[in-house]
Amino acid sequence: MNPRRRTKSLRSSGQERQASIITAAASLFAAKGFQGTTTREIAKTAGISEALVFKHFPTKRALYAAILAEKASFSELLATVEESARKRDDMRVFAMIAGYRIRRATDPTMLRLLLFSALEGHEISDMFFQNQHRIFYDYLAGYIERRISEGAFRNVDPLLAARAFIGMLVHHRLLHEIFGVPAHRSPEDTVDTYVTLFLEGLRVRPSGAKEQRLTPG
Amino acid sequence: MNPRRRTKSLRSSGQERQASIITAAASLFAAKGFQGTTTREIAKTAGISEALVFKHFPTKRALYAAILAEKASFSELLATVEESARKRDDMRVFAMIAGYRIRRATDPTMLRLLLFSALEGHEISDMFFQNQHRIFYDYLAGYIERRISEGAFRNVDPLLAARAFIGMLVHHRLLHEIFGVPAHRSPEDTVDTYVTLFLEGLRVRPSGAKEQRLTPG
DNA sequence: TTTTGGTAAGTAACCACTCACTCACCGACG
DNA sequence: CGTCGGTGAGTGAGTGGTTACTTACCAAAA
Repeated sequence: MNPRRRTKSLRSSGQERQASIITAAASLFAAKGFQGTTTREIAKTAGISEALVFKHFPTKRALYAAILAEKASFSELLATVEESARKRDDMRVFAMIAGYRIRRATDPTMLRLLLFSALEGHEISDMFFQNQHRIFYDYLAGYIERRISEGAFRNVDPLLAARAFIGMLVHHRLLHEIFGVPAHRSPEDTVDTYVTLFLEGLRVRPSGAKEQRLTPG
Repeated sequence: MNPRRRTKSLRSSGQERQASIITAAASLFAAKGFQGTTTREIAKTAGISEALVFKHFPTKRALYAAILAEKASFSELLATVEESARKRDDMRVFAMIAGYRIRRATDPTMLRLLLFSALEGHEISDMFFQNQHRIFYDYLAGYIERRISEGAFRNVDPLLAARAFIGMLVHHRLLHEIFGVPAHRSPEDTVDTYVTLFLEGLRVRPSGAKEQRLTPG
């Protein structure tokens, strides 16, 4: 039933080509921005002629939009976090989010791509931000709000708190991936420091309880 | 004694022109990036011919470098903060820094300019970051380290803590100035939330203190 | 044969940058 | 006083090269 079941062919199917163009273009756009990347380079990187690029995407901008539309989703992360969230394991919830963004950092091209598109003011980036990131912020703010109403967290603005936490992580990646600042601590230490700092600032500590082992001596 | 003291002239002095070119170029570069801005636009914005731009700056890149070299310094902020730092008024130290970056936000062009130049990978941006921002991070980390050794703050990595705090602020500006997220709280509330969150996470709270319930019922 | 993947060779517009030139201003000199 | 020449501010009209995008055509599949 497969319309394209070719073991060895000189020509790729339309879908394969389209994917390879997107891959090539994504890395170039991430590295040099939309304006800084030429269609000739994209074609060369994808190993095809420039004309073929325009056979698949009517304009350079359409290609750019296709990239942003296809990439990234936090759904896997949210699904994993959800379990710890149900158990009210705050430490784990925030550590997982931090780890996701610091340790196994979703490939650096996405951050650059997102920043570039936001700076260059493409309409697509707004959509992208609305659909993907907003969901994430809202989820986190929702969790914080729940924990506040349960008496576990101090009474702060949940959305601001969520942004403060994500801010630490985004800034961390910004420094390393964009500004080239070298890491002076292991990813584990870094995650632990950020999460502890944030949770200590948020938690209502029952004073009778035993000292927590968040900060290894 | 002034060699150029004209009240009304059809021509500007070299320095005046140079400054007006820099002003025009800075706002365009900040809005559209280096690659996205043409020398013709710069000339038009400055109200002169394109050729004159090149009489003052040998290349477009040199003009860009001149802008980055001229702008920004945290020295005024550091001087103001220093007083509170000497008094060990933690709340005030961090509130001033936060206020500086959130309330009277140093004009939005600088953030965009800095991001653009870092993304586009100009050597100048590295220099700029090293000379200006690193000083700031180091100062803040130094203060935190001092407070740790005085027993006022928990024992965390001072540089990571400093970055965490700045991260909240940078991220906040990023959301508002780059991604266009509307503010849902007043600047004062926002500053207060961030500072409190951070300081609560850092402070060593005397164990016999107020909010304990040692004597229940 | 028809469809589909692929290209070489354009094209018009635009880019950073240059060149040859004019004009405003000022001080020196008759 | 006038006017004259030197100098720096300023420009219109290019230059060669590059860009996004087209056109006309070809060859491998189906």
